Amino acid sequence: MRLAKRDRLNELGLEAYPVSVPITDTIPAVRERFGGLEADATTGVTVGLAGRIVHLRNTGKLCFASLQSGDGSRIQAMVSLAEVGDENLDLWKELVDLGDHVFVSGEVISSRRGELSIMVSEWKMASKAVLPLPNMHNELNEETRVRNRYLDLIVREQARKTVFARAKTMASLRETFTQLDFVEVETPMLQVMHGGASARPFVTHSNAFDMELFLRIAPELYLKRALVGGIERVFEINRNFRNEGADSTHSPEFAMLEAYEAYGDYTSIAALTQKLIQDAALSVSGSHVVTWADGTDFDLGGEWDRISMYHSLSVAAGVEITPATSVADLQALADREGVEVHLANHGKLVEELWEHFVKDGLTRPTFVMDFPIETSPLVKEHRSIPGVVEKWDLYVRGFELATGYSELNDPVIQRERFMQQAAQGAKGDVEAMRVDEDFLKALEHAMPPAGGMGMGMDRLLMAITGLGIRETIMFPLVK
RNA sequence: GGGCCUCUAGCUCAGUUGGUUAGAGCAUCGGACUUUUAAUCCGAGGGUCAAGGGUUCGAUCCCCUUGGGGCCUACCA
Repeated sequence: MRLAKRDRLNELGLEAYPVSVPITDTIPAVRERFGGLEADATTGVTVGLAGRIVHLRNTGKLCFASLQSGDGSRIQAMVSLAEVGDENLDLWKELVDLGDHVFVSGEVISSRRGELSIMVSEWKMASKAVLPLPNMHNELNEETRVRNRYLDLIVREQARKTVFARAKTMASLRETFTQLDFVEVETPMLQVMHGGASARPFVTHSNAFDMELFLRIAPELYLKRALVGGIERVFEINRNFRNEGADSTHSPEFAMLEAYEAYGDYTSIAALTQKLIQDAALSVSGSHVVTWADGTDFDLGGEWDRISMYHSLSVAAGVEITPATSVADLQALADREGVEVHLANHGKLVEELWEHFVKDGLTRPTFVMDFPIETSPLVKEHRSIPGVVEKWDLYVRGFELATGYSELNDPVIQRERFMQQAAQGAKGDVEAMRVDEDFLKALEHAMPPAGGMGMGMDRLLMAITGLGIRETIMFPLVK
């Protein structure tokens, strides 16, 4: 029947979907300018505004409507018989529904109850909604929200805030990088060989080349090629794809930031990461203390803690664990704790045990330093501690937010590491890396020493907003 | 992948211990109302109770299969 109203508008020559309407102002601008108006005041100022109708109260000779603009701000329109006349008032009551975009022009006033309003002298349909708005007084359930995000955005303040927080975060990251002379690049998403992380890829097929292609799991190996080529401060913010499970902290496609700094190392890149995140927090909330959706304040400020993986594990487990601890001893401990490790080696056992004992306690931002060598095939060995690599993971809210390396640039060692990975792959590890000859060739041309880091953008938003990953992604994958 | 729960009107939800016309609020339609704020008042319409199959005199309700969703668990960021 709303379709009938669309037709009726067109019949009357009123246009249900005009190309444009003559707005002179925006709702937030008018609110800003006249926000302090006393009740029952007039201004003598005429404006033309458009917005979506989110409340409608049609009474006899004076009708009220709340118009909402894209930022969620609202203003009331009053359509009175005295101002618009019989015919126009009747058309308003006949043809305007909740959810429509309408244009109104008239004087800015405040109602007797003090509500900032437009006393309409002229109105026009801006765009007719033929489907009804959902109930504004109950939260949409999660499935409806995710499947119809546009409705969620109209109805729920937090959904809008999240979109804007994300945009501000992205802009802030780019600004910080620009200040520090980093260059943004875009590297391939469709790759002949996937690499740069341990994950199962999505596989696709090129008709033109009749070959298997992979959606990238990480941009790392291309950004390192850029380093070889002399792009010495380089970053990329783009999507990665991993063919793995989805839950509150994992999505099959997710936005990733990677940055590389020639002549830096994992310490300098940790400092950079802290600055990037703190600047983003400042941009979103005006302070290093952010407020999560549930109302808790979370402090991202100050110098973040740095703990050693082996030391923190030893303390929590109550036994000394070092890079020299045998697989048998680690396995015994894992068995005792009920920690199952698939295709166990020293590195995997240490990481799993660390997650079991330490991870959940890390709410405050914490750099976990110095990882076992087996699980980190792209990282340089520690300058002074044998059996360990110069890698940190940044934990916030109990999840891994970012990771940073002193990047491995010795092509001979890199080849050995790839060979070890290939051996793991042969044993059935579906996430093991492949030997990437083209990348090795680039390394043989000498990559400068560098620090590098990768950070999940969706997770950064989770840290800033306190939400789950499906809320930080506007349109997450749904079946 | 495994386990548990769930799917009822446009939206959010009740409900039916298996029984004939399945309810509420908001939304919709008709009527009244010139200061309303989830306006109010009077009246009305709206459902393949996720889909398919089974048990039964009778299924929205019980059982099975399939699909969607959620939570926990495993793997990964």
